[in-house]
Amino acid sequence: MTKKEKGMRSHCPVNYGLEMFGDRWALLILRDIIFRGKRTYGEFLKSEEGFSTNILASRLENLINAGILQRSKDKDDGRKDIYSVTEKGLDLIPVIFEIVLWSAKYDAESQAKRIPRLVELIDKDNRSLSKSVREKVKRGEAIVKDYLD
Amino acid sequence: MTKKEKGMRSHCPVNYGLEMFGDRWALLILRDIIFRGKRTYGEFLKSEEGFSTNILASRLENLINAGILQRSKDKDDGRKDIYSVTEKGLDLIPVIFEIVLWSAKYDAESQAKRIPRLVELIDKDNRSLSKSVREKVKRGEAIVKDYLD
DNA sequence: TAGATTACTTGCATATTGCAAGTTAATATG
DNA sequence: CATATTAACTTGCAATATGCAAGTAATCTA
Repeated sequence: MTKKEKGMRSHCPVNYGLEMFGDRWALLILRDIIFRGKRTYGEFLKSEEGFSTNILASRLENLINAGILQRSKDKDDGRKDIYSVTEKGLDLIPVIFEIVLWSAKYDAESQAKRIPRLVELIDKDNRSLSKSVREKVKRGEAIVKDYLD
Repeated sequence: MTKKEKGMRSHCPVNYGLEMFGDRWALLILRDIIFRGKRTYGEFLKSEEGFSTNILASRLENLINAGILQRSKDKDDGRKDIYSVTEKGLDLIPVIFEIVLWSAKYDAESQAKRIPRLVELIDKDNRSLSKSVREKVKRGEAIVKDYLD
């Protein structure tokens, strides 16, 4: 039984999600990987929201313990670790997309305005878009750049 | 400019969502209203995850400031306040449903197992289900009971 | 082999959380 | 009408989490 499971408040499905990624940082790491193709600690650190080094380290650990991320060594540079998304993590793409859609609707200054075609596709068919995005992420491709107008 | 907007880390749509409801409590309040038809402070307090009174009060305030909930007086009992979901809050139903779907898949002990028909409907067509659930929530109906087998 | 670079860890001040108890206003009871 | 309950908080305080700056170990680079 993992640390998370021991402290689980309930097995309500909403709560389970909150226990796994319900904080102000975890989904930003997934965003960085999925939308922007980032894969190393140093790349995450550069995110505009400004991770503290200790917070980033703890969140990476949490996500690995949750089975959402996995860590491996960079073959070409032994100093680097590569973080990638597991199948369980890839299944969060539809969740993230729904959040994007909601924010695009309600944040007047949303950066989502830079990717109107992507927002439109999410709105039309989140599931099938998620499926194709999943394959791109598996290949290590960033997806935002494909939709910048 | 609200407190939240002043402290906004970025206008990335993923981040905007996290700023609004990215903690371990906010979505539980929405769950209580949407799935269980709760509407008062005292009802939220009884949730199995165990809100502290101060945390519940602060989260209700945050959600009102975020435009997701609204507060009104109970006509029949002047001691009670009624919390209800705004249109902006109702638009979070698809987000919550995707979380439910993900948790149903990965939490072996998920309570989602008690509502397999609902999970199936989310999987088939989140959007159209969300639309009909939205109307039920507006009428103050709880939805979980409809799907308990 | 001296200097970067990467991925952390550590220390410490501040902020947030969680638990218990107290407060205020409205309603129910005798 | 006086008293007890109830509802929705607020307050105090200890414990935990966060944020910033600095430090460290392993690996590359010149």
